[in-house]
Amino acid sequence: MHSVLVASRSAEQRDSREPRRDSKEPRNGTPQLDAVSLAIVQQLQEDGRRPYAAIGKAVGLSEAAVRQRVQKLLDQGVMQIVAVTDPLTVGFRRQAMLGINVDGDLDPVADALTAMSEVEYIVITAGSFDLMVEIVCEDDDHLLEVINKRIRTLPGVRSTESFVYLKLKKQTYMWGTR
Amino acid sequence: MHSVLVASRSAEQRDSREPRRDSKEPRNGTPQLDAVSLAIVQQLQEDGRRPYAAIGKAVGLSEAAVRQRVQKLLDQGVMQIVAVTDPLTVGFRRQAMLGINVDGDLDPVADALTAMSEVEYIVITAGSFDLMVEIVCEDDDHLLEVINKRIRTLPGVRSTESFVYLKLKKQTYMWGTR
DNA sequence: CAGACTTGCTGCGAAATCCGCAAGCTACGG
DNA sequence: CCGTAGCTTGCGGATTTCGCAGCAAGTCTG
Repeated sequence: MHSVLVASRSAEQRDSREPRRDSKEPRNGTPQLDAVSLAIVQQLQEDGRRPYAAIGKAVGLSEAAVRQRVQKLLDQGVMQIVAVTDPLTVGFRRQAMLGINVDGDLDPVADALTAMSEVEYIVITAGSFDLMVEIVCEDDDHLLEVINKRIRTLPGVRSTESFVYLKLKKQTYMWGTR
Repeated sequence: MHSVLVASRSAEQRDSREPRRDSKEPRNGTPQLDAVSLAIVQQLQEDGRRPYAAIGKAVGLSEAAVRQRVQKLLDQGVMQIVAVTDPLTVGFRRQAMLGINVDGDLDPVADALTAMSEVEYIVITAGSFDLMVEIVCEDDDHLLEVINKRIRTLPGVRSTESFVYLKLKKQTYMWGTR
């Protein structure tokens, strides 16, 4: 196993040299992940508290190197290590998905939504909605206020459609492991 | 400080005694969280790797007590501590939200979806969709196969509508902290 | 109402982990 | 040929994790 890891490591190292500025940076600010960082993320998707030494053993890197990489991934905002829950089980709360249609540029609307603490999730989509956003609220009044008073009044918002959550059936972050 | 903690502890202890079997268990299997566990979750929403001692200081509990609580929350499935990313930045991948309408009982369909590794998120909603599911795929072919061959052919699925992700604009887990 | 049981917390060592740092190596680019 | 970037190894010291014993309070039971 070790020889395999060493062999692959040298290959990965070439990759990990990392497109500093030129080649295939996908025009976002987001640098492509090499295979090793990907493996690290996968480890942490299984257990966000896994010790660096264990991760290092799994991906073929030293403890210190893993530590550096994890820190960089965190700093770059590529990943975050957090506790996730089902808000509905945690308390008296209302949660909903909102489909939004916008006139003109999406960004101002998206930025305004980003600033709202009740909005946990914003994605720009191709489909019959321009934006889909997930909202977490204290109760019905709060939800109504956010949707009706704060979102539907944003300049550029043409229409919205609400999907109130009844029950969360699945929630994973395991795209890496399959 | 210590006296304050002791005082608050006794109060919390009353709460934390916990509806063992009788009162207001909300008919799910999910026990209500007391204020202390809630505070612990909030700490871990800010940083999933925060040490138990630091959390204990913040919520007024000993390190060992925090450890036990966290372990229980994990075991009960109330929360998970994981790395989360934007799959789209991580590589050549396609991601989509799917609105689904179902004939009859939702559960069989939801269970079948749960078994699919490409499905990361399933929620039952009140609205013009019965189910909303989030899908993470390798590429367009993979996405098409999952939607067209695996989901739309499920017995009970009447119709689906797809929202392919173009860009993730926000993703947080901070409902606790505001 | 005493006794057995359970639950949750504390305190405490021992083991493991984290963290910063230094020195050396290699690949790469200017 | 030098500078940079990233990795490794190695190292202590500070911190954290972990398991366990003990204890207080509440519950159950006869």
